[in-house]
Amino acid sequence: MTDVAVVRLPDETRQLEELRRRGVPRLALVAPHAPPFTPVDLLEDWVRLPAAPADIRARVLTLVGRAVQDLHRRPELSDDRLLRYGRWWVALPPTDARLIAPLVDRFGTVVGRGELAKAGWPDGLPSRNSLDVQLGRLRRRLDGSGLTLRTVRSRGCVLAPGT
Amino acid sequence: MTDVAVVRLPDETRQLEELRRRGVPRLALVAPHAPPFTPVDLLEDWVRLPAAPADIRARVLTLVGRAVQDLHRRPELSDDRLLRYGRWWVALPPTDARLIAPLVDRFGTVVGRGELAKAGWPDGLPSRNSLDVQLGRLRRRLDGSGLTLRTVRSRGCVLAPGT
DNA sequence: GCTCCCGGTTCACGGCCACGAAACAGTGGG
DNA sequence: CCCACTGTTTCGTGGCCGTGAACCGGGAGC
Repeated sequence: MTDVAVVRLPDETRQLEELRRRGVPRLALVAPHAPPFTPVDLLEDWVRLPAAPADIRARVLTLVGRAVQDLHRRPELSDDRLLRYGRWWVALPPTDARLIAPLVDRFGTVVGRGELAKAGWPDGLPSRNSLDVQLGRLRRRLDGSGLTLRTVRSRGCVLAPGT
Repeated sequence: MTDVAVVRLPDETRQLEELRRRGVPRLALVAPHAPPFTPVDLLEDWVRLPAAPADIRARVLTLVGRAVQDLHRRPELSDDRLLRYGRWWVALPPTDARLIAPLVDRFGTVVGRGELAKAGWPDGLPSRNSLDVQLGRLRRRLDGSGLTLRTVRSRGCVLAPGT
């Protein structure tokens, strides 16, 4: 699991540098009279002491969120039809798995309906509407995953991060 | 120049939402007894009151830094009508996509109305004000993107960073 | 000053069509 | 048998786009 390091400044400046070097998400607790802090990257935040535990926790959670977002780079589909995205996963039925394969493959870009149909039903679409229906079901299976299946009208679909 | 909005919470929650919608960098000053805050994006930060002016200034500067980094991005339009700008994106309908192409192409400079009409409707404008109407719709689709479509009276339009 | 027009913006309406949801039936595997 | 999966139909909805009209600020001209 993702963890956030907490350091006290200016006492633990050396540790802070080490954490930066290793790319660990980190929160600096800055002493009352020390000068304000300037984060060097997005995995770094700070808070002025004294601070309420709840405030510190909130900032830690924000950093965790950013770090997790980083981890959530691309979904992947294993050959046993498990779709994983970060810590989330589902087992997909055969059709959905075939259907989503090209979308995972070209994550973030548009895949045409024709190609989707070809992928989902290698030997011909059973009916005019079945692609839409199946896409709807797939969409529902992605609920809560952090992935969205969006349609680009008259072009196709995009699988992208977002709710 | 880039500016950071400062709002007080929980009093100015409505203003905060407006700023979020417009993609303006914003710092929330959270009242002593209010619950901790959770930023929704990277152009948002917060600080617990009471806070030293120097601390507030430091956070504002951090936000300015992030916003400025954002400024030298360029939007790009893929041939499947996905318009991307940083990590933001939309799927544009056909007319809007044709219309915005020259604007993306000459990002930050004026494109004449004639040329826009030509781009959007290769075989003749359908009606007197359809260009304006379509520009209006396009403008709305860019809401929250960090891009603005500005008109330069009697000259044309500019697509530029900003709200 | 006043008016009028020009360039631009916004609204509401309606037609078209792509897409989406619900509901139901058939099928096959555990 | 039961349940998940899939095919099929029907119907609704919402996006896209053209159109007309109202509106609005700023000049140009009187």
